[in-house]
Amino acid sequence: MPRPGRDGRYHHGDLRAALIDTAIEIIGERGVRGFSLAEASRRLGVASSAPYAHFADRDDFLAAVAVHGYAVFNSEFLPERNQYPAPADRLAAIVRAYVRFAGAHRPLFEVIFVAGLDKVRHPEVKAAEKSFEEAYLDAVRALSGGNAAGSGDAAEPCDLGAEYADLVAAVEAAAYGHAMLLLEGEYGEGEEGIDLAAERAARATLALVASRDLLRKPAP
Amino acid sequence: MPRPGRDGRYHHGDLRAALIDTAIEIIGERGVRGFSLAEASRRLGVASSAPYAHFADRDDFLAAVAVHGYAVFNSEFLPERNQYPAPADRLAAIVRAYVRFAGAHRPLFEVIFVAGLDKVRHPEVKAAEKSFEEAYLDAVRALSGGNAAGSGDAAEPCDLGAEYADLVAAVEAAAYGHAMLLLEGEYGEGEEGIDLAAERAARATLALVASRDLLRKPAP
DNA sequence: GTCTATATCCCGATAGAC
DNA sequence: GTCTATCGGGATATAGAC
Repeated sequence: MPRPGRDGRYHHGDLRAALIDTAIEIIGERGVRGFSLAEASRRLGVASSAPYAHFADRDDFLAAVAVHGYAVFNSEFLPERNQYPAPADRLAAIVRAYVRFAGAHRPLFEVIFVAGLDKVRHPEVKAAEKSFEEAYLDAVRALSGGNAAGSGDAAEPCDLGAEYADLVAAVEAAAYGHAMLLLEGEYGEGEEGIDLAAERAARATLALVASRDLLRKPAP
Repeated sequence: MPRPGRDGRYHHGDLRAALIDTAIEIIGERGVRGFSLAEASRRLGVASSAPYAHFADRDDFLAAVAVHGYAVFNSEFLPERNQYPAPADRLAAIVRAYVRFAGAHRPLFEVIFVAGLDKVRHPEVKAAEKSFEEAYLDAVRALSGGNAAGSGDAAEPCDLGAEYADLVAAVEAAAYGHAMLLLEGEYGEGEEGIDLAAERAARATLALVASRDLLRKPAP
């Protein structure tokens, strides 16, 4: 909503926020690939160079959209830790939330998980995904039964002792795969498609946990 | 390899094929997103409009690359049907081949499975993927034990009677997910990463088959 | 600090000459 | 089948108005 100043020029109270909203709109219509800062500027009635006052370049802008997306996911989708006492159920719930988020906020999911942003060049994104990653790894860790969260300040957060690396990879792949099939239209457009994909992903997670012995690499 | 004619102009014996080779090169360096017909032309020493004599537009060209990719996959990766008598093993082998292909021919995989080509507008791609799709569905069908391939001309190839829809979706998601994690660099760059991702995908497939009762949607 | 104006470069695509 | 010429559009960068 551009607002003509008294001299006839347009000004925004918050061009930065307006750009993010408009980007979500455009990406919903054309996908990330089809998004351009120029068109967002056009829709907002500002010069195509205006965004560069707020963002270094297109990727820098998409990184800001990604941070916004993580805020939505963490606050509205990620389940509370104590809501699912059983680790396997918690893990399945996280996966379900992940796929639901993909369906309900397709543009944000695309930016975060499909656009292929360079997280090294955009540490803000890395920081924004932290609580999601921690909830996920915590649930996997809890599956071991013994070593719950906070078992010393030993290893890096990603190092679950390699005994769970196979399960982590399988669950990650299942979640990502179901979300992508949903976005590619294999579940139609409606709400039911989202629910079905999310339920399938959750059940696949439980199936992988149940048969996790089969995931272990046999000794060579 | 452009070849100057006697009048000083450049001509190709087969610009079409040369463009595909060069595209694979460029996509390997910059991804599909970063590929342009203009740069391919530049590398081949021809005018930037030359490709349009062979292809209607950029997507039409990428469709040709996709068809080439399917030819490689079907002839060099897809396992023979009689090589794995057990349906579950055959299914796992197909998934392993899929992920191996993603790692060994990353540019082709990207074009086929990531670029998001409109298969309706490019029927050639749909035709090229046929033998892959049939091998996959045949393996799933064989899992039922009874109704092997060719159980009458009843339903469409995709309709496995809904009792296997959940398993099909889970295996598809697992294969796609592992391949994408591989391409995103989570397995490093070397040959070992490809093998690890492919083995994990194959084992995840076996795990999903083993626990396939858990995938069934419970009656509401 | 926010926006405009402007200029350059690259890409996609078309038309017409050879 | 390939070239030249050309057009529109998007990304990027700088200078300057308020």
